[in-house]
Amino acid sequence: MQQANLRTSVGYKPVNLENESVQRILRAAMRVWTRDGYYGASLKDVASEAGVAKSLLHYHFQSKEHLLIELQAQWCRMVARAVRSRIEEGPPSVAAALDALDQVWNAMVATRAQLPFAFDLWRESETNLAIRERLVAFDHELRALIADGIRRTLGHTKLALPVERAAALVHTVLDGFSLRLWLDEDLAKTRRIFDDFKTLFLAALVPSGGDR
Amino acid sequence: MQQANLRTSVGYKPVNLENESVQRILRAAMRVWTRDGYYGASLKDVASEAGVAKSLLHYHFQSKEHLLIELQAQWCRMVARAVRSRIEEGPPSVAAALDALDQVWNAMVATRAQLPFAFDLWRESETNLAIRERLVAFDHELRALIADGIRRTLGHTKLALPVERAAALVHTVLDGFSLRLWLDEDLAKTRRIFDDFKTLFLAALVPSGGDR
DNA sequence: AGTATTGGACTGGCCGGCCAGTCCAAAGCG
DNA sequence: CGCTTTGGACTGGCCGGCCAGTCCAATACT
Repeated sequence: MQQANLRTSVGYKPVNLENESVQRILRAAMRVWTRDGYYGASLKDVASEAGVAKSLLHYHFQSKEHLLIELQAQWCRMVARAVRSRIEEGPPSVAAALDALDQVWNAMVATRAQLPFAFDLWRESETNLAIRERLVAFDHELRALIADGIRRTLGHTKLALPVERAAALVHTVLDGFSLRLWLDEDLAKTRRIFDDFKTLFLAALVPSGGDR
Repeated sequence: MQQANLRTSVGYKPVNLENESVQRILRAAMRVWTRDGYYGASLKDVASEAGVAKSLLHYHFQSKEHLLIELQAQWCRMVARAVRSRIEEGPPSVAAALDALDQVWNAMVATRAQLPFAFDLWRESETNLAIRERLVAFDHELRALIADGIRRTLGHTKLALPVERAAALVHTVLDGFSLRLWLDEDLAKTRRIFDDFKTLFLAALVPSGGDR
């Protein structure tokens, strides 16, 4: 599986990620921008949330945009780690696939509060090449993770679709659920739809019914 | 099928939608905000795109927010009309369902350029109650449209899922494809995933294979 | 030891610029 | 005449960015 390039500030003045203030600023920015959006919250808001002078932001980060880029790198790492850790090893089976999907669901629910931030990120990526490239790489990494999960749990059986195409479909569907997790306040209802998806999808993908 | 309340400016000073300048302003706002986002584009930008004095915006619309609300109403009407017109009558069958899905796909592709605007709208709805209510109503209308399409094309057969739950699932998956239509530049690739979805979904939903 | 120097971390305050919104006088126009 | 439109001046406020300067611990020098 490829490891996407999520390195930090390549070509820019480095940011000292060990510095405690830097971490506080990053955490504060995540909170504030998650709540009010990248455009809706000013650097002043971020600074006061971090309990720090606004000037310090510019001391550590070249600009608001660079702060966003650093934060994006950290966010991608976190989400990728969360998803990866949920795709566990185990005896391949349809049950394992169901379980893996549930785990990914849990990861999505756990990070659902940050979804608005993710969408701002994609929005920004339309005009910001640095953001764009990283997000595309991250997207590929996620898809590879999904393909990996399918291969591990169902790779031994005959599937109605090649693994890559199945992964692409799952990826797209998961995007849809991300959206609904953001838009709908009723988590239980969305969860029920997700269960329907699991059932229908696996029934269609593994025609034989697997090795149950 | 319920008709969502998409009336305009309830409780506010009315906006003369017949006025030609108003329409030009609305169209310009759609173009500009689609391109640069609601926050990224100023009223000055909208005015110059419309070839109109900035004061005229304030003459016809109370504020930037009210312009957004009017635009949202128009956008919801348009999308709903586009989708509704694609769910055609005809002899119910699996083939008809496939065709209806294709039609919805076409509507989504046709309006894909406006998806960023739609996301800004949802983003704004987090803090703007007027926007929020209309979007929720619109969401319900869309889901009802989907349920209607399923009922019309497949209602006569035994389905693996109740119509409402199937509609909810389709709705969610379509959201996912909307996202991918926005994020991916490669339309053909996304289209292939959509075809896979159609096949797998209908195979699982209509176990008997329908009345083919 | 005592002093000088360095350099990173941090701050408060300021600036130019943009923006939404207001107001108005004047002009077009049916 | 009333409705529409223009263009410009103006305001109050916020924002990103910049800068001069403080603090302090570590280091170097005598």
